[in-house]
Amino acid sequence: MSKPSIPQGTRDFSPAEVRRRQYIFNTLRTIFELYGAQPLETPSMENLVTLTGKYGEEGDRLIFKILNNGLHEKKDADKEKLNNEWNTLLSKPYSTPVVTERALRYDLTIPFARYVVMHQNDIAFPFRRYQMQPVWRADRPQKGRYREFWQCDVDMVGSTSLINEAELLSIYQAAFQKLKVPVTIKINSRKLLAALAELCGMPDKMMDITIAMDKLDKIGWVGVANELRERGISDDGIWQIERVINVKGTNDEKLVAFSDIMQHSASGMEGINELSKTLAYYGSLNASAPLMEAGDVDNDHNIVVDISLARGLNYYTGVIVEVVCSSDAVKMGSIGGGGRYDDLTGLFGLKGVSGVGVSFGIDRIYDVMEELDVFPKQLAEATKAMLVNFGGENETYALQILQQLRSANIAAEIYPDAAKFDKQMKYANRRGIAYVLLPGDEERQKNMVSVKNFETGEQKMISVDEAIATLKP
RNA sequence: GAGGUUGUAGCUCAGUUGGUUAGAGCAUCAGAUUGUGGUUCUGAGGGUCGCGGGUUCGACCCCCGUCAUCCUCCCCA
Repeated sequence: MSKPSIPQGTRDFSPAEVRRRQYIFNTLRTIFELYGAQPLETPSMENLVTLTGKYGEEGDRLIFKILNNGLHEKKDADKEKLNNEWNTLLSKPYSTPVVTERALRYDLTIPFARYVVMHQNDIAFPFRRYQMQPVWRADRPQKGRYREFWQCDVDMVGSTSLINEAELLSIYQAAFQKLKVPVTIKINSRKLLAALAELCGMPDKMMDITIAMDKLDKIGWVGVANELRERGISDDGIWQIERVINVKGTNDEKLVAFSDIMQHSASGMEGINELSKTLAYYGSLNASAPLMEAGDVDNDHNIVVDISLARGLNYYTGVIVEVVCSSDAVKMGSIGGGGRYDDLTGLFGLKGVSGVGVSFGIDRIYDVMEELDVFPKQLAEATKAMLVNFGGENETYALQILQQLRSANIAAEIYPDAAKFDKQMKYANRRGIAYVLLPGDEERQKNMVSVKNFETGEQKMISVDEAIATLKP
């Protein structure tokens, strides 16, 4: 007998976990719809050529490829080709259409871009869509990192207005307020990072600079400076970067200081303009205080301009954002992020469609909510009542009551076997069912039922109608 | 791609410098109790000690290999 197992980096979700995850999905869906976004779903697999080259060299290696079916019945020419390429296949992270032409979805953004290009004639632009589906990465799993995980994305394409950026910030605020997770939203612009590279006299080193700066939280300024040096940044450049990182104060004060430092950079001034406009739009959107419910998190002053924010993916061109949990009790990386990409659909031949989008890392949000203990308590068990099965005529009587309960919209079930009484009771207890109904000989003859409240232990014999009234939500 | 951790019952884990029949709790089943659960008590079933090789009179324990696992770095969500 081999022990059952599941593939590395995948998980089962128990009934209780699924309920909590669906609570997150439902909360996000409600907010997305409230902001006018439309649902979209794309296939689990894409053609491999759609995905390769879109996520950088590292990303390409992490794409889960699907072996072609029917290799044994290929034409002789293809078989010969495969034989010739065999050594290459064994020595490099490389594959050919003969071996694999499909791959599992790596994220939701590229499939969305593919969708927009394929359906450009059917879409009314500007187009806002949200998408909540699993994605797969052939990564080495570790804490908070899986090979199969879910993403929730909202994107708005076909408009360059910074209102879109402000709307997305607002969606983040609304979502995390509803989920009762305190967050800090970091905001930056790729244009400021480009300007910073210019300032160092090394415009082509922007990626190196941003990768190093992104680690500021983790390794501190000394670590970042070392990495910058290793990546070939001059001492003068490092000094310039330090000067910018050391700018403190409110968002407005930071932007004023940046415009002083970057006044000779067109890209820098553009970036500053983007950020200040986005923040102004956001301010107008949220001018009147949003409705707060008891226990909601006050995320009022939590949007922070942070020039060290980089974001890994290289397709971002404008404003970029990242969300981290601001509670000291929780150690977790980013739980969401996104930004503006000017030419995503250009990859598939459709030029001039600008987009901006954000993603919710729901697996991490789940872990954070678990740690903060902010899930609603009543998510535990849906079944409200269980009918004990006494067999024979009583079983028939029980089935009749069961139907009446369900017609009254009360989630109910019957123990399917006329098993020993204490076994049935133990089962109801383990399931956490609130009420147990006892339709036995006496009850049936009187056309009544005994209702036992499993929390208090209290029990009384009443009519079925009274029972329904008691149990009704 | 680099480094480390741990593999013993369905689950979580003990297991003496290497010693003869490998244990506990939980779970399951049965009974105390044929209409009363959550807290009791009694009993039962359940193990190729990850796999392969080596050292030894003797290996769950030591050595080598291998597979799996989790964690750290890289990168990311």
